[in-house]
Amino acid sequence: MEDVARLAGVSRALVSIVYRDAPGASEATRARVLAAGNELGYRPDHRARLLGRTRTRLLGVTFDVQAPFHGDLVEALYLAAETAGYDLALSAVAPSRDESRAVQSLLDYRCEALVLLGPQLAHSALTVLADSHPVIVVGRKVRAAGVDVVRTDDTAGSRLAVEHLLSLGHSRILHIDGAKFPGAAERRTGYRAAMRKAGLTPLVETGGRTEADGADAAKNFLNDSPPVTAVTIFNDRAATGFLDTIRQSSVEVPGDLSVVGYDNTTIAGLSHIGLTTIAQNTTALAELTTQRAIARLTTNSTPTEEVVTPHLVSRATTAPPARSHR
Amino acid sequence: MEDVARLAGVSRALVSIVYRDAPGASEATRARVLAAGNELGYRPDHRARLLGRTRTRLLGVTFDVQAPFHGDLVEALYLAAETAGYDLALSAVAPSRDESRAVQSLLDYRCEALVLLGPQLAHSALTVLADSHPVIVVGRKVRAAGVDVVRTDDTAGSRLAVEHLLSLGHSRILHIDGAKFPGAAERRTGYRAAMRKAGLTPLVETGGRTEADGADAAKNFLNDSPPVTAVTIFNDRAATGFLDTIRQSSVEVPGDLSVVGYDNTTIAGLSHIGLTTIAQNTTALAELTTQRAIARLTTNSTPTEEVVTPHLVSRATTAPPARSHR
DNA sequence: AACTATTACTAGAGCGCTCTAGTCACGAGC
DNA sequence: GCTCGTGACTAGAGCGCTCTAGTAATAGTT
Repeated sequence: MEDVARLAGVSRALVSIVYRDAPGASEATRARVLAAGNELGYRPDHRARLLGRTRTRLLGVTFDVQAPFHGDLVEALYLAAETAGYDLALSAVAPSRDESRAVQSLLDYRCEALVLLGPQLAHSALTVLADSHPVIVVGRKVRAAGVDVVRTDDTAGSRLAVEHLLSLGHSRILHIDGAKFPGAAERRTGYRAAMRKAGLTPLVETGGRTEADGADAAKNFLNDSPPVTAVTIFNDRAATGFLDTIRQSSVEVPGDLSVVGYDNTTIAGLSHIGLTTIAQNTTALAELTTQRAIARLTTNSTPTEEVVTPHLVSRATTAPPARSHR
Repeated sequence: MEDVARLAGVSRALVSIVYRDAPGASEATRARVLAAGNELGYRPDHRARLLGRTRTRLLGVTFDVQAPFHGDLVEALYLAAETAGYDLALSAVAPSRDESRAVQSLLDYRCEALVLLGPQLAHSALTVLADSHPVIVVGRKVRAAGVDVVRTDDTAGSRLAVEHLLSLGHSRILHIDGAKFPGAAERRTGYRAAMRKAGLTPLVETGGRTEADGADAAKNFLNDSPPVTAVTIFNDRAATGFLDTIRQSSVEVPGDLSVVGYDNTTIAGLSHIGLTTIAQNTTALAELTTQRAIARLTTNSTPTEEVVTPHLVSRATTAPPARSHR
C-alpha cells in the first residue's frame, strides 16, 4: 500500500479511499492510484481491512458438505451477499466435524452474523449463539428465542404435491417422511392436511433424508405392497434412492406408481431421473437470508420468520393412475 | 485480551503466550490466565492473530460445491490440516462463480498456499499462481511448472477395474470416458493398456462427469447395443446415471452387464446402488496435500508429484458374464 | 473583501493480536 | 562475592489496513 501511494504520489489514506470506492478523491487521482496499484499487482489485504474497520461485513455460513441442496444455497448466497456488499465465510459440517466446531471457527473470524443451513443444533445451543450474534436459520422451522428463520413453506409444498396428484386422479397417496430432520414435520403436516381436506385418509411411512433411507423405504414398500398409486417423499435424495430400487422391480413409474420428491436439486432435473418435485426458491431464500442478516446488523430489527412459497416442477415421475388401480 | 490480562493480573503479552501455547509461562499463571479467559468468554480474534504473525498458517482450498467427491476430500483436509496446526479457508466453485474468482478471494485472505481440488484452470493460469504461492493441484495430472500435484494413480485404477472384470471372465469390455475432465485421459490410458496387455481390443465411448452424461451414454448404449458384457465408467456420478437408465431397460445388471465406477463416493456404497468402483484414498490424498503444502512453505522443497494407489471395492454391479454372452 | 462551503487530500491513531528485545529475580558455578 | 544462565514476565513496535480530525485550496455568497 505504501508503495502504491508512493508511486502514485499520494498518501496511504488516499489509496485506501480509492480502493474502498469511498468519496473523497478526484477522478484523475483515482485513475492514477489504480494504475499504480495494477502496476505493482497490489491487492488489499482482506484481514487487515476487516481488522481496521468497525464492521467486518462478513457473513458466516455453515453447510453440509454432502448435501446438494446446500450447494445450491451456497451459490445463491454468494450472489446475494456480494450484491449487498457483504462477504461470505464458509465452514463445512461433516461427519467428523460437527456444527458447533464449524460455528466456533466462524466466530473466531469475527463474522458479524451466522447463517446456518439446515442446522441440527439443539434449541438451547441456538439460543446461546443468538445471544451474541444475529443467527439466521435457513430451512428449518425453529422457535428458538432471538433466531431469525428463513424457510420454505413446507406445509404448502407438501400440499402442492398432494394436489398435483389429486388433479391427476390419484386418491391413494402415501407419504414417506424425513423422520426427525429439518422440515420433515411440516412436510408431514402439509401432506396430512391436504389429504384430510380431500376427504382421504393419510398414510405415512418413516423414511429419512439420504438415498439409502429412500431405498430402504422402497424395499419395505415392495414387501408390503400397500394399495397406493402415488407416493410423496421427504426430499429428492430419498426419492432417487426410492426410485432406483422401485425401478428394479416390476413396478413401473409412473405407470403403476407416481412419485414426487422435494427440493428440486440438480439431480432431480437430470433427464434420466426426471423427478417431479417441489422446488424451493433458492434465490429468494438466499436474498431473504442476507436481507435479514443485514437488517439485524444495521437496524434494531427483531428476529422474524420469513416463509418462501415453493412451486411444483412436473416431470416424468407423475402421471394419471393406471386403470387397474383406480 | 486487555481485560483478561487485567483480571489475571498479567500483561497482554502473557495472555498471548498462554493462548498460543508458547513457552514462557509457568503452569500456575497459565491456569490463572485460562481461567480468566473462560470467565470473560474470551476467544482470540483470528484475523488479528493472522495479521500479527508473519506466517498465517492458512491453507486456501477451492472445491466444487456440487461434487460429492470434493466433499469427502474437504472433510479429510480439515483433519489433516488441523493435526499439522494449519487452518483451512474454503472457497466454493459453482456455475456462477468460476475458479479464478474463488482463488482471488483466497489470496485476499493471504492464504499461504493454494489447494485446488480438480481444477479446470488453464496451465498458464496455474503457472502464474504458482509464481507467487505454493499451489497443490489435487486429482488432476498437470505438468504446469512449479505446481505440486497430488493425485490417485488413475491409470492403475482403470487397470484394476479391467483386471477385476477379466478375472470374472469378461473379455468384451467397454470404457465410457470422462471427455476432457481431470483424470479422464489417465483413466482412458489405463483401460487401453490393460486391454492390450490382455490381448483384447479397447473400445471407448465418450461420456462425461455428471449423471446426465452417464444417462446419455446409456441411451446410446441401448441403441447401439454393442457386443460387450462389461463397462468401466469415468466416475461414480456418470456410472449412477448410466445404471439408472440401463436398469429401466431389459438389460440386467450384473446379469447381462457388469458396471464399474470410479471414486467410491458415498453414493456408490448405498445399498440400492451397490456400485463396484475404484476407491481413491481420500485420507492419504489429504495428508499428502497438507504435507506438500507445508514442505513448500517451510523448506525449500521443489514441487513434486505424489501418486496414491487406489483399490477396488467390489459390490453388486459386477459378476461373471452370462453364458449367452461368453 | 471577508465569510462560509465544498472538494481533495493528509497525518496519525487504532483495530487485536504477535513478537523482539528487553527487565528482573533466583540459583549455580567458580 | 562476582558473574553467568535461565525461567517468568513486560514494554512496545509492528502487521496492513480504516477512519476521524484536520489542512489547504478553490468556489460561491453577500
